[in-house]
Parts: sequence; C-alpha cells; structure tokens
Amino acid sequence: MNINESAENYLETILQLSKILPVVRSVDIANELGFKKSSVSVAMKNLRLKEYITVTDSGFIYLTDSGRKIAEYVYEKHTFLKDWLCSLGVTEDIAGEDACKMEHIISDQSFDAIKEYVKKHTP
Amino acid sequence: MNINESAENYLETILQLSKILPVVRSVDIANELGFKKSSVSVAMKNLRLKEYITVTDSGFIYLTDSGRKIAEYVYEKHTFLKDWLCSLGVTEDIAGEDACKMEHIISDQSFDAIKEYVKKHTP
DNA sequence: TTATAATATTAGTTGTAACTAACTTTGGCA
DNA sequence: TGCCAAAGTTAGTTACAACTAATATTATAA
Repeated sequence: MNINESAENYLETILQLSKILPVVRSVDIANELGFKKSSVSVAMKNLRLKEYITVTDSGFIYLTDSGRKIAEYVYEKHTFLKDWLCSLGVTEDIAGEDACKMEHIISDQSFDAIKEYVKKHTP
Repeated sequence: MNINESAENYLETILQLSKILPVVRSVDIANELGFKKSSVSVAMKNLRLKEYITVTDSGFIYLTDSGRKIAEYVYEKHTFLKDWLCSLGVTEDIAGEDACKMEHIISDQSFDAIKEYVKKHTP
C-alpha cells in the first residue's frame, strides 16, 4: 500500500476520534494532534486523493475501506504496544509517545513475534 | 543533548565502522549507508560544528567524547533490540532494519523496561 | 440584519535531509 | 613528471511536512 508515517498517523487519529466523537472534522484532528488546521487541511486533501477518506459537504471526514484497514492495523499496534509498555512499568505518557512512534516503523514480522512472546510470558 | 535521528545514525555508523576498519572516512560511511558522498560530507560538517566528531587533515573521522557517548548508547540499543528480535524468530534482515529504526525513537524508560522484562524471562 | 466566531482553504515559507552536477584536492604509478 | 582515479567539497535541487498569513464560507448571537 506504500503509505508514509504522517498519513498513517492521520488515519489512526481519525479512527480514534470517530470512537469518541459523533463526527470527525479537520479542526478536531488539528486539536488532537496539536497541528495547525491548515496543515490538516492539506493532509486531508492528500488522503482524499489517495481515497483513504471521504469528506462530506459539511466537512465530516470518514474512512474508506482501504483507509480503515490501515487505521485499524496501526491502531492495533498502538494499543498493544502502549498496554504492554505500561504493564512493564513505563508511565502512561511515555508509553503512549513511544507506541505512537513505534507503531509506524515496526515490521509486521517483529510485531507478531513480540505479540507471541508476550502472550507466552503472560500468566 | 538534543540530537536528531539522522545525526544519531551517522554517529552510530562511525562507531560501527571504527570496529572493523583501521580508519573511518566519509566515503566509508557513504558506502555503508548507501548515501552519496556529498550528503555525507555535509552531514560530517554539521557533526564537526556540534563537536561530535573531529576530522584530521587526511580526512580520518574520530568521535569526540560527547559523540562517542551518543554513538555507544544508540549502538547498545541497536544490538540489544536486534538480538532480541532475532531470538524471537525474526529474520536477521528484518530485525536489523527494525532495530535501526527503533533505536532512535524509543525512550530510555521503555528501553530499560524492555531490557528488564527480557532478562527476567530469559533462562 | 449584521457582526462575529468558527471552520476550511490557499499560497507561500521554513527546515531537514537526501539528491545531482560540477569542482578541487590528493596520492600513486606509468 | 604528469596524469588519472579516488576522495572530498560546494552550490543548487527536490520532496516532504510542518508552518504563517490571508481569504472564503458558514452559523449563531446581538
């Protein structure tokens, strides 16, 4: 699928926000990520062109099937890694930050291997 | 110390190469990383300005104390993460790639926690 | 109804780190 | 000695992802 870190992060954020907000708008994403809304606007344009999202006339943002697939996989990595680090005693803030960076770079192979390892060593 | 991923990677590469070569030159780094020598030349200039390396008249590159400190810590992360992933069944290539990316972003807190965890679960 | 605030967009800027192309410097050998 | 190849440098380019500033659109409250 060949998608970069920045785009992955936006898709994940849209998914996360859609779980807690009735609708997701550019400004919600900007607030969540601490970016300017102009930056988000440009990013959304790119995600639209790549057909990872659709945007209604009212500015409501929805994931397409392909966008959702990416978002959910990244989100899965995020939650697993964050929970795991927390369980090892890492503070929630640091665990969240690290998970947010690791989720984009770790290979499927390594992620699956770590999951297996943790499962095996968890009572 | 506030150093970025790219600079960290160069310092680590200098340390690695110094273990297998009598002297380290720009061109060796370029070959190792697959970069053009012009890119390395500019990067070395920056590392020199920040006093992480010294360069002799012959073009031999040496780490300063502060540069070595960074390089060794990154290298420690690299080797630990790579060995660990390999031990979980990840192929050496993938483990190397992932370690190379993770070493720059993982926090000290998480790294130490993982090390402890692995130690505890290793016979 | 008009003014204001919130939202979205566009154009142009910045910083980073790679790149190419052209150049200089240097060392070794025919 | 003079030439060539290897090494290093410089200037300018590209791609990316954030940024600011200015503008357009819309909804709501005075």
